[in-house]
Amino acid sequence: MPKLGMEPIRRAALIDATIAEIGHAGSLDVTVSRIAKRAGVSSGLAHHYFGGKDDILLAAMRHVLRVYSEEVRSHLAQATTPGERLRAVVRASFAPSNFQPHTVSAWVNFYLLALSSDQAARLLRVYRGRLRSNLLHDMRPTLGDSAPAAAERIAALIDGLYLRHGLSDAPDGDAATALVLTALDHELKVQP
Amino acid sequence: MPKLGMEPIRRAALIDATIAEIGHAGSLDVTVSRIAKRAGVSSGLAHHYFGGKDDILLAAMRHVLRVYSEEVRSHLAQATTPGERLRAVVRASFAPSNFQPHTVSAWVNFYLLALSSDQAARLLRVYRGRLRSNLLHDMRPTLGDSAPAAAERIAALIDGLYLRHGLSDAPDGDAATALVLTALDHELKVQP
Amino acid sequence: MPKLGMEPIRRAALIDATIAEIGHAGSLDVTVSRIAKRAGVSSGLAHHYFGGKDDILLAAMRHVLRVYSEEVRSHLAQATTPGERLRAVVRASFAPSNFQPHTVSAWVNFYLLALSSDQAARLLRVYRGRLRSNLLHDMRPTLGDSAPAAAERIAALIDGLYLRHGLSDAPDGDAATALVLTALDHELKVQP
Amino acid sequence: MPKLGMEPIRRAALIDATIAEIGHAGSLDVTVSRIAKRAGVSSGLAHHYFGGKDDILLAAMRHVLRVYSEEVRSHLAQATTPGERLRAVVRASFAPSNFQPHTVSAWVNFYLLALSSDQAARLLRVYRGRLRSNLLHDMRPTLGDSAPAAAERIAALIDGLYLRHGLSDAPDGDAATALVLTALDHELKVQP
DNA sequence: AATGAATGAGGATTCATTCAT
DNA sequence: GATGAATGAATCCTCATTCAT
Repeated sequence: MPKLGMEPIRRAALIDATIAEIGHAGSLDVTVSRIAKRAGVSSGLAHHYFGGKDDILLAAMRHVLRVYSEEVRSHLAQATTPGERLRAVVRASFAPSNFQPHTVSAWVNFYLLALSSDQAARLLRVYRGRLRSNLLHDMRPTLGDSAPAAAERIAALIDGLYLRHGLSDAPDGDAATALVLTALDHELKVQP
Repeated sequence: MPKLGMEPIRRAALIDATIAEIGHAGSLDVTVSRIAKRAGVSSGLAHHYFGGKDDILLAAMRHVLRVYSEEVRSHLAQATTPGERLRAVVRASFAPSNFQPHTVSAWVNFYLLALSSDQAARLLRVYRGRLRSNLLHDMRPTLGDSAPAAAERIAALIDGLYLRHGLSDAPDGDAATALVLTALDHELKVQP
Repeated sequence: MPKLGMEPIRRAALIDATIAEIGHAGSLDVTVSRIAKRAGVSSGLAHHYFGGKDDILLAAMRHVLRVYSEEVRSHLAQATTPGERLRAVVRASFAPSNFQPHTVSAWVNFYLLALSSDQAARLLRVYRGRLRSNLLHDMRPTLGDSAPAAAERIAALIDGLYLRHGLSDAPDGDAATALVLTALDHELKVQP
Repeated sequence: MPKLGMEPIRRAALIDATIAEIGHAGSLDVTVSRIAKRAGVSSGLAHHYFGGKDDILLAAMRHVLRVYSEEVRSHLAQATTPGERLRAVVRASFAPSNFQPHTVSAWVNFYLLALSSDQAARLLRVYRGRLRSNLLHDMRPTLGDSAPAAAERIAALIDGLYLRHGLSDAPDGDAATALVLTALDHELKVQP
């Protein structure tokens, strides 16, 4: 029973299903059929809307990135000083909307996907660029030339915590946040 | 051209080929045939020696872990003070034997494999436990109760750098080492 | 050329093809591809509808059994006295619908399959139980306590004739029927 | 450690192992490797002695037939009258040496093999011919022209009991013998 | 819009067979 | 005589993708 205006609903359902399936499988070895079934549609429809499996995956990656960006933006909106802004970025990174097992699993898998997919690599570069520029922008005033290295450390620490904590059964966003905030303190206090 | 005592040679060749293929593909979507071909044998032989694809993958993971362990051990052998030991562990982590694109790619893929394979999860746990205990052992004297969190940060930073730098075309082990050593300084100097 | 409601048609075609292939090969060493090709579909479709080779085989066995059962039922419908009923069961066993080379070959192969497949064993048990109870029910009035042994003999004779005559190029159902009817006479006349 | 005069020992061991494996698997889907392993030799040796898998199978079939023949011969040696001879043949058919689960399973499988192997068909024909002529020879004096049909019935009954009883976990040769002897009585008493 | 039918390529795995030693 | 190394063909099965309806 085809209906009008179903497209955005179907796309969203399929993207959610994709992330859920990846989270469930722990890998990108996910079949279009399973994704479609979880979304409550036929596999044919998934192709109809997205074109192919790769496009579904990319769309899901884009979605994860968008949610993350929005989280960062909304956190940043309430920050005023550089220090607050930095902490906002960190907190956003481990906010519940991102730091759920399924999402993290999908996210890490997309990280790897970037090794074999140009489009995924491009998306990943955008994420990295944004995180880096966010950190850098607010570290430069305090740290000057040592800001890039410090930003790199914080960024890597965040990614590392995704890898280490995000993949566990019950990731603790607050604990992860605390770890990074402490590292941030170190970076900002211990100036060269 | 059957010869005697080929088993260890074949196994080593197949494991190397596995890592190379994973590195090349950037994922675990690697066929046994390709691995075998790269190792210069038939796919049947790969099964003969390992039993199945999963076993090949696990054997490769075990190999990566073993190489890493040996690198750490050999670095630790030349260290005396706790600080030297900590730096040794860090340096070992980014030593050329581990920090090659292929190896890092394989390593990160194994990290993910642990999400869907119990055996891989077990191996990963061993790695994590060892790294953690190495760091902890030499941080405790200086940091006391805040050692665990500090160790966690350093470990996550290392993993994050694997993810961020190791997957690039030409990973720079020295740069990564420098980043962690600085973080280590922060941790050790800025005591609570 | 996808159409709707093809499932029952495909299933039937695949089951027929399975029996024909088994008959042709004389063994269960039949590939799914050949079955599918004979049925005019791809091998993928065979899996799609049945799940796997074993399921195809079992479905074919079930089909053979069902055809047999229906033959017996339709023969029994026209019988009134115990003697007529017994003869009806015998005649049904060698009716053309069952006693065709392909079918008999498949049947005997299924007999053996029961040695290695629990599900096949279960199906076989049903067949045996039914044949036995049919014979027993109509022998008991005449033979009393010696009915079970007599029924066993008739049942074994039927199976033996399947083995001996059914596997020949041109099985003669009438001859086989005559042999069993004579044995039946012996059983019923020569009472203890 | 090659030794001299091992051939007959190896051949016998391999044939025994073949029958055991077929009995165990319940089908001819038995690998040469398993047969060889059970016989305590390498798979290469099995080929060396027999040429190929088919030859191993046929050798095993021949062996089963030979054992059966010898059993019949030895039973016949002690019989004098036609009736005794007939009973001797029946008893031989269910003697422990033939009527063991493994052997019966192999035997029935060989029966089927005859459908796809000319050589197996030839061997089977020999068995049938011998059984038939044994029965016929001693029935003709009593039954005259109806001897062939009677012999056919007894032979089919024997085969049917192989199929029905021989494949069960604990075949009861005595029970099977009793069933056939009773049928034999019927045949001989109830003359036309 | 949506489905289910259908395909076919690709991959893991098994195994008979061969051969150097 | 005997082994184990090695191959490659064969087979089951999965799955992305296409298409008529």
